[in-house]
Amino acid sequence: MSEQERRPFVSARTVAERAGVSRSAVSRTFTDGASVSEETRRKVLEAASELGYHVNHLARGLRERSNIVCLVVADMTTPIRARLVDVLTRKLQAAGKVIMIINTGTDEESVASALRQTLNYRADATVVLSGTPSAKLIETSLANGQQVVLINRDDPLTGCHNLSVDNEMGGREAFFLLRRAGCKRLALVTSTASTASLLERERVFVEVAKEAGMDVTVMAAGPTNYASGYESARRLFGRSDGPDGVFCVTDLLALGFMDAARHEFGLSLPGDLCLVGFDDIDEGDWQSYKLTTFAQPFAAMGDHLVELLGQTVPAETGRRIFEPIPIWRKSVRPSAE
Amino acid sequence: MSEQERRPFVSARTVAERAGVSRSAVSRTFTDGASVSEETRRKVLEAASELGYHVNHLARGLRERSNIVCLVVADMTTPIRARLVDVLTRKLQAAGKVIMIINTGTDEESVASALRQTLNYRADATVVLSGTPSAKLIETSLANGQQVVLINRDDPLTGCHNLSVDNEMGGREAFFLLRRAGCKRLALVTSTASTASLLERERVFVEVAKEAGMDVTVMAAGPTNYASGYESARRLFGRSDGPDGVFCVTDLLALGFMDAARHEFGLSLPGDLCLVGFDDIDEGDWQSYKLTTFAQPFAAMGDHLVELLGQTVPAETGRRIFEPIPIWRKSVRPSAE
DNA sequence: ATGACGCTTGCACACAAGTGCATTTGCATC
DNA sequence: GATGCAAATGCACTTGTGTGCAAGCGTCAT
Repeated sequence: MSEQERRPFVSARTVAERAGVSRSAVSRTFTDGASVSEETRRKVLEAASELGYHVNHLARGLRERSNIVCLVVADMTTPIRARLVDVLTRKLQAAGKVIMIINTGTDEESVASALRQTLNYRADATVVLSGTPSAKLIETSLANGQQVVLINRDDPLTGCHNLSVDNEMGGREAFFLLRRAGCKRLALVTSTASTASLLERERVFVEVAKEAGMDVTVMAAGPTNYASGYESARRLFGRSDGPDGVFCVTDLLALGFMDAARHEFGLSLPGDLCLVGFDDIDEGDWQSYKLTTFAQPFAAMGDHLVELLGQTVPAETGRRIFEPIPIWRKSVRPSAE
Repeated sequence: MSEQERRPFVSARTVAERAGVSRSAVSRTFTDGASVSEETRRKVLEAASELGYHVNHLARGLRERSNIVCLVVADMTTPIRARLVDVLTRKLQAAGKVIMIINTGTDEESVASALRQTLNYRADATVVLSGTPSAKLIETSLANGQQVVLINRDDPLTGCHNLSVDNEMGGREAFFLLRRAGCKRLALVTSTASTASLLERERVFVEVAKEAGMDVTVMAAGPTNYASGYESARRLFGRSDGPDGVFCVTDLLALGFMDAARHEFGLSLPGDLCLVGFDDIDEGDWQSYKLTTFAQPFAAMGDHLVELLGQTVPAETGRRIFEPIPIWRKSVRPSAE
């Protein structure tokens, strides 16, 4: 007992001995299309079931692809991230992949160590949902035959696939929503985490507003969360002339913003203030909020991801843009024509 | 090109050839405490870095433990689940484990197939956060030397560790909170998903109330989510005498309940209605809610989990109960002595 | 009866690591 | 310079698979 310690995982050899056949027979029994007689197949399956045998995919992964896909993610508790992880894991599993998750920080060193682990486990592909790996790390992954997919990371990196929601369209449409609602004093609320996605939404919103001859006050009070949105509203409405039309680059920011506007300043929506978010998290549909926003088409992105990984010959890399879907609720006045 | 297809993962042999040493030397370089001269170590590291070599943990896992821990979970998008997954992945990673996630349904067949996959990948341990595996499946896992840990699944299954929040205390304290607030007409809101945890909270709450001579209306309108809480409130306040003290077995239910009470029936909290939740999700602290609730001590549970898995000799199995932490906010009147 | 053909089956090798054991090397001491 | 000792190194075996190759066996047609 003290000698064998703990290696009780039953292997194909044990099954073979019990079934009175060769180990090859066991292997073939569990391989589709291999040549085994009905008789030995039966014996093998019986012995396997008695012993509780399960094929060792680690060993199998030594020869062929491992079927492991690594998800690198930070801020998993954020509703939008949780949903993305949920959708992707479901779709990947359905496609026969196994998901290894690496919960990391967004700083470069954390991502780097995550990438290295991905290689240690011979993952077929790495999907990065947060943070941005260095170009060198990606090169190493590619050199090892691994696919790299970035989701909603707009940084231009060669050699990897890039799935992203159309942030440009988001920023533009958000502006038009507010203008159609007749808003005069615009503000944009973002976070101090300068993600490329968020920056893009901000850039386009401000740009389009400027083209239309309108100024935009930009506010960033902290990380991308409820509290920062709340604080942004306090600062904006603490001034003499607060905005009457606001685009929060994230729903979470928007909900915090809305709560502060209502509870601290007694504003009502969409009367005194029109508010647009981005992401379409569940909470935005709650009765206390009913936030008008844009949904990220995660299902479509997941399908595309599966398609990419399914190809034996790696597809051409590049960007693939997905249109956000406008979700009309009650935080913006209907068009005041 | 068509012949070698894609197996470009660089192995120790390639590194050895490049460095002009034996493969053993490479292996030893990456093994702590192995005997290698400074000279060859340098050569190996240099070659490894040039080729982008990473030790294959799959192959390593053939001989010793794989260091893989499987997380079986459903409803990942639920805030409380997302946080649990987040905490556990962080703690396990910090302890050198690698996390494989299986996003499954709660039905027995889904869980069974998840458990099988766990075995396929020789995970050292399986941690079940949702659903309940059959006793037979658990037996197979144990027979294969795998540890099984159930979290917040109160079902009595032998051979596996059981970490759980103290639901009994939750139900009891919830009642006392409401009684101290002077509530007369009690109700309990739960879901139609009869999880052992939820049933336990319900059972104790009703029992303690009965001992104190108070009746409890029990309401379950659907799955454990916001919408069910909302619907429960509509039904309860649609009657002649709605409750003035409610325990929702989940924060998500509580938030939906609160929104309906306020927006559909114009009730104010804690004046007309006292409300207690359970879980302490972030949303409960938002300005629109400020829900009084009980926090699940996930950090402590994670620490204990790591401790369990760290032991070379599997610890004695059994239940370990963690006390929930009362979170005072504004949905319950302060004690009316 | 014999050869052809097809289905099974086992051997042996490959995959990528770690490690016990024996051998070689290097260095210091007598 | 020979001897002793420790450090370094390489061989070969181990882990659990999948599979090419060749041998074995049975059936059928000539």
